[in-house]
Amino acid sequence: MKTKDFDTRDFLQTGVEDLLPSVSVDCVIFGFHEGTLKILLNKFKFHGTWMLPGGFVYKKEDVDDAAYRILKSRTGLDKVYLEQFHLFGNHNRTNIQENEKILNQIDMGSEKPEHHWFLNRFVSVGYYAFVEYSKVEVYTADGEDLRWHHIDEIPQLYSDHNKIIEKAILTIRSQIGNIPIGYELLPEKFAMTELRIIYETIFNKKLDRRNFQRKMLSTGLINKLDETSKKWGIKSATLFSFNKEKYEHAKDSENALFD
Amino acid sequence: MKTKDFDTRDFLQTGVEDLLPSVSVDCVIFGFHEGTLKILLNKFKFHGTWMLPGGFVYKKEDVDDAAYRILKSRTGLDKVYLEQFHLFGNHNRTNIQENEKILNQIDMGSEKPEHHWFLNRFVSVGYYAFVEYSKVEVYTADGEDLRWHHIDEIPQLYSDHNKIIEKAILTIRSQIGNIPIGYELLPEKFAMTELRIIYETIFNKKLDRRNFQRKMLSTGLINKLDETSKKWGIKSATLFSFNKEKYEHAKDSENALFD
DNA sequence: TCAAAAGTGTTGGAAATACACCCATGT
DNA sequence: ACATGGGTGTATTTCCAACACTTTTGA
Repeated sequence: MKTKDFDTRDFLQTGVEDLLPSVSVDCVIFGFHEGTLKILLNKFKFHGTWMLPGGFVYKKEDVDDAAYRILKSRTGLDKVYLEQFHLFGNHNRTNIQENEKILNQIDMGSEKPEHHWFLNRFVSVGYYAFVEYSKVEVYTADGEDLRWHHIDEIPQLYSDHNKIIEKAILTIRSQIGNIPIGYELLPEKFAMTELRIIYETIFNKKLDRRNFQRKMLSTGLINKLDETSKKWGIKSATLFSFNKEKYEHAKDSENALFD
Repeated sequence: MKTKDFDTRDFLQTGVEDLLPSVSVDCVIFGFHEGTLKILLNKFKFHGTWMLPGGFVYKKEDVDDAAYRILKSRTGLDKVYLEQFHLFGNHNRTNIQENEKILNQIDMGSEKPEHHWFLNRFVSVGYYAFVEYSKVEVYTADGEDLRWHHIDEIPQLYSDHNKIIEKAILTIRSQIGNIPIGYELLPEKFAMTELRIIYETIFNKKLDRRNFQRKMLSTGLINKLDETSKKWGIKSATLFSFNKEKYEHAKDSENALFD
């Protein structure tokens, strides 16, 4: 399922000559589990600060492709829903001291840390991704931790990564009508409450469950199943599924899917 | 009014050591004149291809600030409405041959063209801007032309600049409710038809003038004036103005201004 | 037995849409 | 006189928000 091909030391020893200078990529990866939205964060053991899974761009690589590659290297997942949402370009957003600390804690061999490319300024291209929670294998390995964090309990992160998450949520909120967030985050079969919780989390407010259900069903993209589940809540709830064909077709049109 | 501090030779001879590598900025600058939307383009005399006004980012400069600086250097305008909308990061978007041609047509002194920074790959941060048409002084100067182009008559542009314009319009269209496009593009006093034409151009379809007016007035952000003008159309038309105070206040809220 | 979650409506008002008629003006 | 664009109003429909009652089931 998961292909872990990420290694901290490799990462920081990558020859600068292969990388596009000044440009980095950070991913806000959303998952849904047990009724809450979660964000995937990683942490270098020797550093201790959680951060967004990110990386750099090869000179002969599209930035979008770099984002897919980074996502795959951390989650093992291919073909996830991934969307660029903002460039973070403040000149003082990279905390040089913080990066220096990281470098000093790794044996970099012959390289002189004081001129390492990692100490230069980077702009960061922000991407948000929706992945199926259960397919991501979290781990505590050699140099790195990878963990889901509840969206309301994100710790203080490296650099401006808290702001990047904030901006991602604002962007998703303002474009929710064109973003297949439920389709990408939920399993094949789901209860309407699960879908509603996703929206409530993004908007940070309660939604009327009856009006919400009516609106969702009125799109015609969701099928009611002859099945119920007691997994969530007290009473057993009807399950629904997305009509994949209609969904794929609607995605290509200019019309909003939901709002 | 206008401060022309842009010079092609200076531009391409800027020391690479002062610039952030790999990152450029391109601006889609909109203006409204005589009932049509226009986009400001520039052209290097020795090159012959129109392009979006763009530039690079200094190492100690925020990307947003670079965009403001570039806009001011071309239009002389300060404090315009400027918004980042997308990063263009395909690895083959920079046409190296085209750039080589440009370099060869300038006397670059002692620098060796084959290793000039201008021949490297750049990602480009796209910004759109709304400016008051009449305040921009177009010119045909030493090495450069600066001209307004009708939005439906944009020529084949340098690199992927046609696609950048296309993406800018799609972005504006999808976020029109939160973009004060009329406020920024129209003069103090304007006819409702002028405002409507802006929306019709962005949406590329006719809107019902009566319903449009009702909707715009229902926001409470537009005042009807006791004045008419025959400038547009056959019959003299009522003039309107934006209620600046309410507008500034509404901008800060999360609610949509128009849609 | 009662609180919590789910199933199933109704209803009033707001907003969007479609459309009609008259007026002023330049050709 | 008529085509063009502007001013004003109405009818219809669609959408959205607010709200009520019942059922199931775990604690």
